[in-house]
Amino acid sequence: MPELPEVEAVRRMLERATRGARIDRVELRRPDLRRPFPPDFVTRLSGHTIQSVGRRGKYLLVALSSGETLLVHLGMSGAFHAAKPRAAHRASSTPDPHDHVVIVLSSGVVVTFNDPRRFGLMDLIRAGGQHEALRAMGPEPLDEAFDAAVLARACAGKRVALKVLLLDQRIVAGVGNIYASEALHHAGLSPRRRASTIATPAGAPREAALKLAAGIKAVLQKAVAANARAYESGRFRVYEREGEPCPRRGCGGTIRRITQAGRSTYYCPVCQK
DNA sequence: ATTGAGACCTGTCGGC
DNA sequence: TGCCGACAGGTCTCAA
Repeated sequence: MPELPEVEAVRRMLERATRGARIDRVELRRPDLRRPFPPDFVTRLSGHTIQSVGRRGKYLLVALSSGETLLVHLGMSGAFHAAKPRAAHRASSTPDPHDHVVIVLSSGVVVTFNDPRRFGLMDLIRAGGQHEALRAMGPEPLDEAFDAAVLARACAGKRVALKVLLLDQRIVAGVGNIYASEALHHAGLSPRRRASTIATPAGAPREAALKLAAGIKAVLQKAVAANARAYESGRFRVYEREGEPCPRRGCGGTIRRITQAGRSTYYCPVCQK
């Protein structure tokens, strides 16, 4: 469940399920995900209380009473489940081979991290420390600090296609393959257009930068408000809608799929310029 | 400095 | 039925 709205939905669920509880037991069922778990991972989690669950881009940040922070990335297929199992249920269910981490809390809640593809990541950040993965990360798209001026400055002089640019987490945090296509459709901008064309050479925003910043905010805001349920129900405007009519009123175009930087892009060639 | 291709890993789906 | 390739919401690294 990987883009900003999905990660935010996981954050809310985890915060509700775990906040204030102590970590009583941690079970690692394999030594690594995308990378090995850090040394003493289990020891550094055990016995500490979960104070809050935050998010930065697509990363979850679990603040512990020890002062350390558990950093989690869901990759492509990572998911958390939190439940208070009945003993009988626990004993009878066959273990899922992709349940890689099981955390038992003092409240009786059991948090399970499941990740078939293992592109996920878990690491620990020392008290007062900064994690390498977050160092160069761009602004949060839903913060006020992110606007057309910031976006235009980041685009000035860049020859990359807008769609590819939006996937760069240093430009803006949390946008992935689905919402990049959705935001560009909302903005009426072609995914193939060079990033530099939405800014003046000096880096000031042109009209297109205003539309794109607004498009990013609009599609993410809407998905966050819907608790990211769009993916299951396929309620996207262009994503995975190749061959269907463009949803823009009066457009009449047909959604196309192209490949950019090895990933699928969906757009309407008629209304996205 | 950018940009593209390939790698990482498993599951699913459509075509033959 | 099974086999095969294409594809999937994300990064990384390496080479041109």
